[in-house]
Amino acid sequence: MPMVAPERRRRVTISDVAKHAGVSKAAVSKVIRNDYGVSQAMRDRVKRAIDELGYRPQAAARALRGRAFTIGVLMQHIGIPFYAEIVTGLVDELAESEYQAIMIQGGTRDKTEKRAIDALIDRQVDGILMIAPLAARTHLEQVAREIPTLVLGRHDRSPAYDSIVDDDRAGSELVMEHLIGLGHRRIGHITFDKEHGQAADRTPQIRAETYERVMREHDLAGEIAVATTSYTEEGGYDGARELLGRSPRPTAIFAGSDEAALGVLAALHEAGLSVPGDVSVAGYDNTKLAAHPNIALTTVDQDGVVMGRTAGRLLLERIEGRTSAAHFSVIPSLVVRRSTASPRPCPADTGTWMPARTVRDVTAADAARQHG
Amino acid sequence: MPMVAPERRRRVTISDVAKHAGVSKAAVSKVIRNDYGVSQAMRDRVKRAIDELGYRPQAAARALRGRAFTIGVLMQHIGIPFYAEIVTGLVDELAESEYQAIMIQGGTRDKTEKRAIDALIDRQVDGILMIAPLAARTHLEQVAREIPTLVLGRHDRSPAYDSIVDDDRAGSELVMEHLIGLGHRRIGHITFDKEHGQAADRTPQIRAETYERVMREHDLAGEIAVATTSYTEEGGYDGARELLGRSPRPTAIFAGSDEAALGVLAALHEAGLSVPGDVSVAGYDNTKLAAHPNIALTTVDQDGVVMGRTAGRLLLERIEGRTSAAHFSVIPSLVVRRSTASPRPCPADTGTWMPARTVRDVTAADAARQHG
DNA sequence: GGAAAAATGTGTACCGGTCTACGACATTAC
DNA sequence: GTAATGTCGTAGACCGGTACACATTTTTCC
Repeated sequence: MPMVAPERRRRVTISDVAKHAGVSKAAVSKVIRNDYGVSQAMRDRVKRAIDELGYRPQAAARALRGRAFTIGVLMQHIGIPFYAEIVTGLVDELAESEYQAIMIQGGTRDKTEKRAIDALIDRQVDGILMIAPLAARTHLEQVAREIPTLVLGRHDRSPAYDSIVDDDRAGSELVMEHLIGLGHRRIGHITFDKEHGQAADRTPQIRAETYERVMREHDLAGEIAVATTSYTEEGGYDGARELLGRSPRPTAIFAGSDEAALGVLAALHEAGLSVPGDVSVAGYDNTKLAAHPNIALTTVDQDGVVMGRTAGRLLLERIEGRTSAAHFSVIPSLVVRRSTASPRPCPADTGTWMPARTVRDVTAADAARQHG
Repeated sequence: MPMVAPERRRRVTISDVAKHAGVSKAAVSKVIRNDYGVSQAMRDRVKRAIDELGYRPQAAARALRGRAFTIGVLMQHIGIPFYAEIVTGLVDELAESEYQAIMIQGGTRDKTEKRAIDALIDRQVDGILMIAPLAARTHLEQVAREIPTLVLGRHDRSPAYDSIVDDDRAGSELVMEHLIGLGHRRIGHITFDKEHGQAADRTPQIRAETYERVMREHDLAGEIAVATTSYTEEGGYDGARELLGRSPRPTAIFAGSDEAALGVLAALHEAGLSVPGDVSVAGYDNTKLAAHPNIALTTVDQDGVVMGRTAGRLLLERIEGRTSAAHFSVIPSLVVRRSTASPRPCPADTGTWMPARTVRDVTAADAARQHG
C-alpha cells in the first residue's frame, strides 16, 4: 500500500491563465502559438498573466493534439564522443526554436534498438535523428513513414528519409595519400564486417575499398594487407597483431576508426615498437582522445557539430512539411599529428635502439631543440 | 505554405483494439495495466487483439492522466564516459520495467540547465535523475516537490530528494595513502573553486580537504601544495605548470579528476619530464582514457554502473510512493597503473637523460626484460 | 451610407488514454 | 428465499492542450 505522497502543488494550466487574464482558453492558446487573430492588447494581457503565474504549456497535452516540440535522438550509447559533438550541433540549432532534443540509448542489439525507437514514437516526438542505427533499411523506411526521420552515418540513402553522411571515400583518400606521400609502401588496414560488429552500413567497406583502390593506383597491389576484425579497441589490437605477424611487417597502419587505432597503439606498445618510428598509425573520426598529446593520432575529422546543426535544420524543415528527401555528404579533413611520419630507412639507423618508446617519440626537430 | 505531407498511416489506438476485440475501451485499458476485474477469457481476447493490430499505448496520452513511464536523466553533456556508465546501469535496471530513460543535455550554464529541467517537467516524466547538476539546492528541492528526484554526485543532501554520492573522502585517502606508501613526500594537488568551474557542490573541497588532512597526519604539512584551477584538461595543465614552478618540485601530483590529470600529463610531457620517473600522477574517476596503455593512469574508480542501477531502483521506489529520503554513499576503489611509482632518489641516477619521454617510460623491470 | 471584407474573440469537439461509478450477474450467507 | 458479497464489464468524465466553426465588431471600399 503506497504511502501518501507529500502534497504536490498542482500545475498551472491554460485554464488558470485564461481565468486570471479574464479571457478564453482559446485566446491564450492563440497567443502561445502566435496564431492569427489576436489583438496587441490581448497579447499583452495574456503574456502578463502567463508571466505572473509562471505558466508553461505541458508537452504531453500538446503532443496529443499535434506537436510535442521534441526531437528524439537515437544512439547506441551516449558515451561516444563523436555522438556528443553531433548532439552539440543539434542542440545549438534547436536552441532558437521551441524544440527540445532528447536522447535515447538503443544499445548494440537489434531488439534493444527497436524498443528505443518505439519508445520515441510512443512519446510522439516530432522528428527522429538516428545516429548510425542498426536496423534494416526497410525498418527505417517504415519509421520514416510515421515520423520525419534523418539517418546520420549510413550510406544507404532512401527517398523516405533524409540522410547525412561523411564522405568516407574522400576521407580515406586523404589518409592514404598522406601515408604514401610520406613514403610508406607497406600499409596495412583494419576493417570489420557484420560478423564482428554492428554495422548495417557500408562505411567500413567504403573505407576498405578506398584503401585498396588507392594502393592499386600507386602500384602497391602487392602490398595490400587487410585485417578484418572490428572497429573497437579490441578489434584494433587483434588486427594489429595480425598485421604485425606478417614479414616484412607494415610500416604504417590505417585503422578504420580511432577506436581501432587506439587498439593498434596498445598492440604496438606491447610489442615494443615505437610510433611513428617503427610504425605510423592513422585513424578515422578525430575523437577527443586522438588529440591528447600522449596519443597524438593522425586521423580524419568529420565535423560532428556541423553535421548536428545540419541535421537539426533538415528535421525542422521536414516537420514544416518538406516531402522531398535531402541527402548531405560532408567532406572530412585530415588532421596530421605525431603518429605518422616517414618510414625510417632501416631500423638500425637511429642509433641505440630504445625499447618501448611510444607515440610521443621525438621527431628530429624536437630532439635538436631539446638538446641544443 | 507547407506542402501536404505524404499519407501518414493513422496509429492504432485503444479504441481500435476495443472494437476489434468487441469489448469496451475500459476493458482494454484494464488489461494493459493489469488492473483488477478482468476474467482470463477477456484477458486472452484483448491480448490477441493487441497482438493482431500491433497496438502500443501512446505515452503522451497516458502522461496526461497519470504516468508517462519515462525517467528523465539530466547531464551537462552526453560525451562524458562516467555518465555513460551511470546511464548503462540505469537502463539496465529499467529494462525489466515498463519505464524508459531519456537523456537531456543541461549544458554548463545555469540558464540552459534550467531550460532542460523544465523540458523534462513539461514532458511529465515520472522521475528525474540529475547527474551533478549546477542548480542551487533550493531549486533542486523545488523540482523535487513536483517530481521524484534523485541527485547523483552532490554532497549537499536534502530530505526533499534522494541522493547518491561517491565517498570522496575515502577515495582521496586511497590515493594519498598509496602515494605516501610509495615514499612520496612532496605531493601536489589540483583542485578548483566555483570561480573556475561549474560545481555547486563540495566534491572538490572534500578531495582537497582530505588531501591536506592526510598530508598533515603524516607530518607533511610543510609540503602541502595546492593549485586551484579547474577539473578540466586545461585546468590540469595550468595547475601542473604552477606546481612544477615550485622548487623543489613535487614528486607526485594528485589531480582532483582524471580530466585534470590528462592536462597534468600533457604539461609534464611538454616540460620533458617523465611519468612516473620524474613525477607520479594520480587522477580520480577512472575514465576510459585512464585505462589506455598510453595513459595508464592511477586513479579512483567509482562504480558508475552500480550507481546507475541504484538510482533506477530508488527512483522507482519513489514513484511507487516512498516519501522518506534515501542517501547512498558508494565506496570507491583504487586502480593502480603505471603513472605512479616510488620517487627516484636522484634525477641523475638514471643515466643519460632522455628528453620528452612520456607516461610510458619504462620501469626498471621493463627495461631489464627488454634489454636482457 | 451600406455592403463586403477583415479582424478579433469564444465555444466546444477532440486527441488517446485512465479511472471512478455503476449495472448485471453469479456466488455465498443466513 | 432473500440479502449480502464478490466478480466482471461498460459508460463516460477527465487530463490540458489545439483548432475549427462561428458570432461580433471594426475597417475598407464604392
